[in-house]
Amino acid sequence: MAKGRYHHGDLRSALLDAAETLVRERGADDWSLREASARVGVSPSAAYHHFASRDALVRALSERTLAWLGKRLGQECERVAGQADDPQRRLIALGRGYVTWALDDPAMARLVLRGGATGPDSAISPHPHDVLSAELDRLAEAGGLPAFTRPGAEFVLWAAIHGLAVLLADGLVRIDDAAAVDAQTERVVRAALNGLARETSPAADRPAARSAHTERLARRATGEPH
Amino acid sequence: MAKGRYHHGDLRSALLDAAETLVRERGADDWSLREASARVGVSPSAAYHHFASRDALVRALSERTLAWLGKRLGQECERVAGQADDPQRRLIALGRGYVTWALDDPAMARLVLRGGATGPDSAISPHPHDVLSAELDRLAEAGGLPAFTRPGAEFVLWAAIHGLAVLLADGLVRIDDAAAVDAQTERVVRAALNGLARETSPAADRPAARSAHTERLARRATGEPH
DNA sequence: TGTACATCAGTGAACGCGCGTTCACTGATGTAC
DNA sequence: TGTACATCAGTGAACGCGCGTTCACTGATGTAC
Repeated sequence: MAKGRYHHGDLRSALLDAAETLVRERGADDWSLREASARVGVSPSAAYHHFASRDALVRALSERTLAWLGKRLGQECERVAGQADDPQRRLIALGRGYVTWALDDPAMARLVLRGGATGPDSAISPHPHDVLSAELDRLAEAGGLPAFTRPGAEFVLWAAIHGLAVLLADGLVRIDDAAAVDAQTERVVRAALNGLARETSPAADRPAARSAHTERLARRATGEPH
Repeated sequence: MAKGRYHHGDLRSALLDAAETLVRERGADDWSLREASARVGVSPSAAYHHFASRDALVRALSERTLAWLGKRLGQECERVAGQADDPQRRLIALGRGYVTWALDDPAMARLVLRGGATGPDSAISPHPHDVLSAELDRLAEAGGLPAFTRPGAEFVLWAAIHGLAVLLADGLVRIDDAAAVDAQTERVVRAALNGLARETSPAADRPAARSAHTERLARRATGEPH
């Protein structure tokens, strides 16, 4: 791993790192594959041994980040598992993880949450959407949510959390200190969960909404192309 | 207003229209000022008599669209005003207007909702955020929301609606038919409102969140610069 | 242990491209008298 | 009503730029014998 060698060692990761830094410095789109290569100290064409196109590099970065986020959200839930007399606590922690990430790393959040950046065969694991669904299952099993309200509930909660996250990341809403962000997140999550718990009839026989990630998994399972 | 004349008549609007079409055809960012000029049948430099830069054109388009959306949301609320035995109906209509717009015109929604695209002295009227706030005021006055939960409630509801809208516009969530979109929107709005109505203590003495639009108005009122 | 050789992961020059913006200009418009 | 002239809103050529991607190449690595 000495310097100045002809072969880099792990150029793929290095390019992803450089791209990530550029996204933070200049925004989700305002950088080039050439710049990322230059940062790593490599010619632009070298990148093409690792990524088919600039777009593929962006997609790979997006997938890496989504997987990282999924892992972190799971950890945030676990961290509050001890003092969890309140069954909603884990989901509040999840929401907090999502929102604070978007606020701390807004350019990357824009890149990732804008969507469409993940390929059909991406294996993001654990996917944030799955982590959220699992937590809602847990809440429902613990009796914190009527069973008939469970189907599709993840889209209600996801919308609320995602909305707050992107409103903050995009600067449409500003909240000054971190404590107030946490308070606002908790308010949003609690309102969504309590609102769901108050529902009087099932939304529909079949859930009508599907996440792009779930669809990909389903397609892979049935062996469908594309 | 004959064709072939040297002076265009309303080049400014024509450029905004062309840009809007390009956004729809090719995505929020994948078009140039030169293309918009060419569509209108005018040289690229002509645009600079109406916009200081490409960025200014984007900003103007964004502002025009936000004002249009604000107006439409207000109309949607009025449309259901007659049959409004349920005081939440107006806000459900508002949410439906927001979400269906984002789904029907996703590229424009991405351009506009991404934020940062409105200048400091923009006069967007009526601003969607103001329409939402007014509707919540109305609901609170009608007793549909405990008074102490009203401060900051717009950010809870906005997060939920905005979240669903951008999840759909960005393709992170898919819902096939329009009726299911409406049902999902209604579920999200009801959950948020019922969750808010169930709150037991005020969130804080002072609202911690502020929208960028509200901040601009406040700055203008106090005569602060920038 | 040494050599031949396939494979891998780089180089560097070149491609064609369209972009945003500036500049000196000119044709059209409208107002003052 | 006619003319002079300032202003407005266009033209078209040119600027410098950096981009994504391709291509023929070569240096380094590792495996087989």
